[in-house]
Amino acid sequence: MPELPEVETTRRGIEPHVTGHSVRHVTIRQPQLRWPVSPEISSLLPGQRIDVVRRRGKYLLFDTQAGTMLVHLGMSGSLRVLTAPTVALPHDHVDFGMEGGLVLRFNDPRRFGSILWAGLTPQTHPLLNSMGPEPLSPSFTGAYLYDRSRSRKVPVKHFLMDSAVVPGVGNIYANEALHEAGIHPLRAAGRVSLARYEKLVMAVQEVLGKAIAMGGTTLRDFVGSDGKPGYFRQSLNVYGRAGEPCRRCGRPLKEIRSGQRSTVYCGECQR
DNA sequence: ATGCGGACCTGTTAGC
DNA sequence: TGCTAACAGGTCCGCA
Repeated sequence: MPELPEVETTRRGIEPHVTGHSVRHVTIRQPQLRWPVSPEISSLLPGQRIDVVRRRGKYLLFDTQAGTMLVHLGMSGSLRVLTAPTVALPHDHVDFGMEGGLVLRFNDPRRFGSILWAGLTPQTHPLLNSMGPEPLSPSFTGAYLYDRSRSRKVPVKHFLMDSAVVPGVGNIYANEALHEAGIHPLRAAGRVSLARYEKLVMAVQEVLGKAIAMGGTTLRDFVGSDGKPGYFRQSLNVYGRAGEPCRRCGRPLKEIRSGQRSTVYCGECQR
């Protein structure tokens, strides 16, 4: 699912429709998500005005005066804005009925997503308090990655996908950024130079930024808040292109499994 | 502290 | 054509 660009695409799509509006009612058809939907979503949220919709890593944060709701889209989740009443389809687990009649609908076939209440200090919530810096923020630098990776033996791809290091970089964009930066995905994180980490940071920011501009990547079923897919898939250079020619050197891209995740790279361009 | 594998759940696709 | 296994955008947790 949703990596950071898809979550940001969702945030941008729903934000103008919910900011400043109150939640009128919440309908929970299936409370069993990754964790049970927090009871406060039913007891505290109705009547509250959404002051702002923020994003931290892959979490969406809905701030109200009573506290903050966290929404994670997991592998297959989506949040859509419905302007007209619609019959609930399978996997339409939660509806947020807004003042004015608009409905925010959470759909998630695999139910790896979550909807949790984080209280008034969401930054201290266990799921958020050990997250690394936002990848698109100024504090995400080559020096930061270099410092944090010393003595780390995990493959640099795993390191980059660790939300305690930097949140939001999932399997697709880790593959893409490492190719862009010319770094072999299996190289030990602690054996990547400062200069190459600086290159990696630029690659991550470029890939994420372009993907956001194109509405994210739809492989199978991601849709934005308007129900439309993202168009970054056509810009992917390695993910899903195993065996096809590297766009830089022309040699066939290799695919391996690393940590049960599909890893695609160019044996020539990435060292 | 770090690293690894399993767990959660459903739907689609590849292979026999 | 039909059944089964593998795989899919995430990431937490327990154990070594």
